[in-house]
Amino acid sequence: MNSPLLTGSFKTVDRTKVSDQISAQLLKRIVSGEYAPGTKLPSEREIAELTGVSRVAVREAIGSLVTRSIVSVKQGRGTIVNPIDEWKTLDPTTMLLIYGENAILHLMEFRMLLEPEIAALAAERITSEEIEELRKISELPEDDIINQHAQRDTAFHLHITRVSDNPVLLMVMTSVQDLMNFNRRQAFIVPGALAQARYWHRKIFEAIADHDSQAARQAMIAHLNQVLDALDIEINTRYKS
Amino acid sequence: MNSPLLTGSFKTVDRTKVSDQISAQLLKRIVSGEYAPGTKLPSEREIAELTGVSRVAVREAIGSLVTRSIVSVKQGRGTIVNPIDEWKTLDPTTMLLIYGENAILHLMEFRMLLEPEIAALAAERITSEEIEELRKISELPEDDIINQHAQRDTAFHLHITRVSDNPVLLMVMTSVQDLMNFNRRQAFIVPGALAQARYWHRKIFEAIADHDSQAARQAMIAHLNQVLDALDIEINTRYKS
DNA sequence: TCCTATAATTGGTCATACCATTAGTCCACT
DNA sequence: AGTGGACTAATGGTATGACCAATTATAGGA
Repeated sequence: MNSPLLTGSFKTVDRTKVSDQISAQLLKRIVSGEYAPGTKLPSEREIAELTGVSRVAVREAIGSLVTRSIVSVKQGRGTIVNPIDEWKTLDPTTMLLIYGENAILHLMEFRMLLEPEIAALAAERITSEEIEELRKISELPEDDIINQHAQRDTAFHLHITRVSDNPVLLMVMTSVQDLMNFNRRQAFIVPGALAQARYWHRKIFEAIADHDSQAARQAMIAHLNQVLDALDIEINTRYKS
Repeated sequence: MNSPLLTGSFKTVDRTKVSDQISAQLLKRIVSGEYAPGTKLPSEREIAELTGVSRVAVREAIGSLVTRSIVSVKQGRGTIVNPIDEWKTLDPTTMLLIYGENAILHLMEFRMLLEPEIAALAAERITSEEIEELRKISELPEDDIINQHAQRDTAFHLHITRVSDNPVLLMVMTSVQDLMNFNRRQAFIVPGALAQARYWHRKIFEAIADHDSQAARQAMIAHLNQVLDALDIEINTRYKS
């Protein structure tokens, strides 16, 4: 290989921030058990030397972990890893690192508990203007592409949450949808899943627009069950092949 | 005043990190509308000069906001404030800054939706060993102090969540409990609230130990309604005085 | 008028120095 | 033996100043 410029074997330049890379690496080692909860991380100066970056970058990396309650830092003492119970983060990378494939199943269970109630609340509280907005969002084009549909599905669920008029719900669901998106595309690959989603989105919208909270709840349950089925099929298929 | 050491007017030394102070100040200005969503923050160098701290401290402060999706940073362009919808944080300070007294009410509504279902799940899944652990935690001493009781209440609710065996639920509830603790103490000041909490904790425990998910759900609903009443009374009383 | 080369702005990283807190060590004094 | 205090080492917190990298603004030329 004498001339990479001619062979076409370009390499994508890594534009990720150094501190993010260090942060990810630390998190990985923490999850893997190399730095178990309760134990100390190496000192900032040490990590800097080991990774070949400046102490500033290391500090930024650790700072990100602190904000998510993954570690605690104390001057003069060091950095210690918190028990997973105390971690406060729903960010996809972390969840997938810890729970792998199960993260999605746990997440779906969570949605099954909460989203039907959100739909019911939305049915009670939606205003006439919001009904029109929701109508637009809930209409899924017949010829929708899978990628686009994933986006529309996110928007639909988030908008319902917005209508329910509770910022706590919205913040939680926003985080949750981020994690969902990691698998949403796959779920819709299953034949017929897209058509069914179309159907249930319309049902949910109609129930909410009618201020029929019970119907909204039921429709949401059915919709989520359908998504869950699609996910199951997808996961099983993947493991077979 | 010649000798502070003799007058007794000690001042608590401020051990807050500079970067945290800057972070808090920025957040305050953002929430107040001085830096509205969509607009740009001053440059790092500018903020450093305005606040009289080093650029390092400013960067750490902004980094904390980035981790919570409150702002987005891009090299060469600057730091822009994200729409509140996209913020991913349930940390008490932020929530109270944005929603004030309402934060607690929104939070209670959230709990009313989720916790009964968590209790039901716990009833289905609890193991014999976990029953014993939960029993210990659910026993509230007759002569419990309000402060201690607040802690026990947190522990009780979190332990039920732990038993439900879903990490997503646990992470969400952990974040939420932090916010609750800001008002838990006050809720238990209401006469009789403590005794009622004792009663319902026992009821909830018994239902879960019996694997009776429907009873667990109902008991949790009753318990949360009782807490809500206490909070209402507390808030009304405070506003009258 | 439009495009381009250049400069200015702004965040990203680094090296280094020094301050502040904590924990451990050792020793003198009781 | 034990108590207290001074000293030291380790570690995080802050500050400077410099330079790199991406973006935007600007001036100049076709």
